[in-house]
Amino acid sequence: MEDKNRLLLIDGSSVAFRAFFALYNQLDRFKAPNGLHTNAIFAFHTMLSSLMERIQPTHVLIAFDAGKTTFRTEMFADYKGGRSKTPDEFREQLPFIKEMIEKLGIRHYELANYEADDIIGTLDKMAEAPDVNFDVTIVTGDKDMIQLVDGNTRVEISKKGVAEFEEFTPDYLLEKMGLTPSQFIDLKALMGDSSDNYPGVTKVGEKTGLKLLQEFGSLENLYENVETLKASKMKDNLIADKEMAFLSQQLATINTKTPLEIGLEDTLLKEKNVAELGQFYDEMGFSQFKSKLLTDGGGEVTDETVSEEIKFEIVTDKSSVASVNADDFFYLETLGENYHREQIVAFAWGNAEKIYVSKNLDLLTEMKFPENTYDFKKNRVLLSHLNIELPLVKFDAMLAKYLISTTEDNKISTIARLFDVGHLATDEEIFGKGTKLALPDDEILFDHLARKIRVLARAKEKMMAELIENEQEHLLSDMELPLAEVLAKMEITGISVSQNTLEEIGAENEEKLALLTREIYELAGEEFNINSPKQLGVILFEKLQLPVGKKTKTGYSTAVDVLEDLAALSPVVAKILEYRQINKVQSTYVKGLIPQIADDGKIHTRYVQDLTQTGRLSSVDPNLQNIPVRLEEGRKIRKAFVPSQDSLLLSSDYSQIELRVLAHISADEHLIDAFKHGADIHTSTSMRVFGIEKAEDVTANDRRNAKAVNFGVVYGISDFGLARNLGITRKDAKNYIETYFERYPGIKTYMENIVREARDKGFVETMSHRRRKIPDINARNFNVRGFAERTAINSPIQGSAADILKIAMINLDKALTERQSKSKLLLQVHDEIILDVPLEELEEIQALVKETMEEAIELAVPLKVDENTGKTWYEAK
DNA sequence: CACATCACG
DNA sequence: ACGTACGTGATGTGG
Repeated sequence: MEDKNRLLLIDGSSVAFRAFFALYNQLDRFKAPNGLHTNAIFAFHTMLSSLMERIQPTHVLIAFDAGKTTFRTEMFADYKGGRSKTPDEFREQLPFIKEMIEKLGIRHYELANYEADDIIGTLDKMAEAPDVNFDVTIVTGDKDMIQLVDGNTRVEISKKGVAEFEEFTPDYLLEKMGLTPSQFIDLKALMGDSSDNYPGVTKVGEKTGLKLLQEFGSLENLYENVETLKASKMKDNLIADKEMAFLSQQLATINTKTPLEIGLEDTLLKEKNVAELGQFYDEMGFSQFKSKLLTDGGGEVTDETVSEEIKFEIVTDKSSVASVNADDFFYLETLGENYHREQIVAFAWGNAEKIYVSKNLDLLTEMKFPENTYDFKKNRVLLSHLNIELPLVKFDAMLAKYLISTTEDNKISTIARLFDVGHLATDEEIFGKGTKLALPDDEILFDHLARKIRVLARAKEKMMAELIENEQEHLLSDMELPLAEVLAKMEITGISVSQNTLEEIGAENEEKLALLTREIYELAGEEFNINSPKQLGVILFEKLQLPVGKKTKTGYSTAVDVLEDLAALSPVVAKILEYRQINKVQSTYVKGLIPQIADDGKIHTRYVQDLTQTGRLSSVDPNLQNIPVRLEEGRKIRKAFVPSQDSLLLSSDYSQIELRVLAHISADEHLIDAFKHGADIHTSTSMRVFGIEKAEDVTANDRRNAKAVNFGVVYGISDFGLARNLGITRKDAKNYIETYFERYPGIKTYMENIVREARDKGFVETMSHRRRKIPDINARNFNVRGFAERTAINSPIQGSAADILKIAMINLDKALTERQSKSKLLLQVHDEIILDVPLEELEEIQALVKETMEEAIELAVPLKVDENTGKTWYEAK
């Protein structure tokens, strides 16, 4: 099995075309020094490398179309007619793609009168001969080749960008479309192909075609039995277009007997020509490919041409640490991610010219820390373990990069690339990952650290310039940086969790699960893994024959909403739902949390401050922002979260903060009025939208519907989404939305304006100038564009709400410090903060928290905070 | 390592 | 015609 030959066949013409469009928006950025466009060459190279890496083929052939006329144009003159001219920018790149392929040691081939498909189909058949029996992967940009899939052959179709492919196997084809590979040809015969410009049968599209094939199996059988169809327009069309259907069938069929001048032996992968390839990359201006080529063992070229030299001083004693320049950067390295449990393995400081590195942690005690760093919060926590209190810095490159753009990650290697300050290896390249994570030799470690310092030092001014340009300097200095300090404090404090309580809940759950498991096996008539959606699907939809509702990409969906619809049909379904619920609590919150309790009896989460697209925080390792609350079964977990001795937990949350923010930024007078009058907002919406005069006349159902509409508004409403959520028709949902916009015209205007703004500027902003890029806002694909529009609507709302809570936390921390209060911030859950408050301070602090939160910012509507206290988190709600 | 599922705001 | 509500993280399965 291991030494089996693997053949990779690529439709060079269509993949190159896809590559061209994958980086079409970067057309101007990808230019060779001589002015040649290189976006397609670059993307093709990237696609090819990742395919080679993933598939590890022994044999490769890239086929190209030879010219406009083929045996198909002889059969049908209009074949591929009416296509718009291929762009010049693309055509000029094709010869270079072929040249590059040769230098990579890969064979390419084209043959007059035949298309790339035919070359590939023929080689595929050759490779399936019993005496050779290759595994074949075909990569292409369009669907025509799906007909070739079989046990030995899978077809991957480029979907998006340079890395996403949809993989077709016989099973997948059957799953997705209900077709065999040969039926796929017949489907195209019936529906035609608009891009290849043959028509098939009039008025028959994919839906009808699929239906007919499901009924008759094949085109031939359909026409043998065409008279049995009941009289209809479709029947008339089928009969009238019979000839075209069979011609289309011939056009769609790939010729697997093409008279090739090459054989399988010619596709054997050869060594790449490093010297010529290096020269080619230079000509194209592909410096990254060049350096990768050389580092991957290219041969004779020395390191100097690859990367810049760097000098640094290894410090072992305390002589130089007390006089560090304030303008320098410093950086602490750890091996793992969880800095609560990690040790500092090395550190570095300096500027773009002079850099120092060390492994001697004793030096840190004497160190005068400079004012620039990367990930202040991590550094603060790490140093706190050495009893060093790191003063707040003035600049944090990680946070700065996050504010400038959330589209990419904020690693230093990414900063190096984006701000064009030289190449930096990723941490993964230096330290490995997973089980292979390890420290390299000091030489490599220090070199890497020194390079990080240099990148940071060089990028700082560019980043500052961009922050100023974006009006974001305050966002860094007055929001994210002070917040980092507050979050560090919260993480270090941690929250006490009673292991006993968790274990008691766990024991109860185990009993319930054991009983439910027995009952489920009994009702199902056999034992199976209830946790496997695949096995569960077989039991429910095959053995018990329950009606199939939704499907997922891999099989039957067994998600809650599907199962709830089935509960009435079989008693086992309710038991499965109950099992799922308890098992979730047990695995994630009992078994998951217990090992997270540290020796101090507390859980110390980490807040990720540079991740979300909107400005929210996230919480990891463990996530304390998704502790169950909605269902009683899970809510009990909160009984394990407790305050310190003689304290209570105080939970303070903003009421309807997102709708209040929406009222403010949209300036809709009716929504503002409602909040000013302290109305129940869903009742108020209900009255306006459904035309109800008196609040008493709003039924629970009216309010529920209005609540769903309000949610929808915040998310960037669509009739489809609202209909699905409320279980009403799309038409009714559409009506609701129209009425809503009539009654709240300011909201409608906001939505139109923000989408236009996203189109004009390419990004949207929160009240504090936090930005989110919306690159897909002009996408031609309806879905992609729709998603981008909803994002444009939602992000300023969710993001401004996040900004407000961040401000409140900073102000509150300051107020607590000034009062020398013993109360402590413990957790943040998006619109809520949880504090540990000593009993004697309760009254004072409760008032302080409420006031600080409500006055964090002045909006056109009041902010409202609800508070609860308790001896556990369960009670404080 | 991708996917499905389900926990939160 | 297209087929989704916005933002997250952890777990278990199965290739």
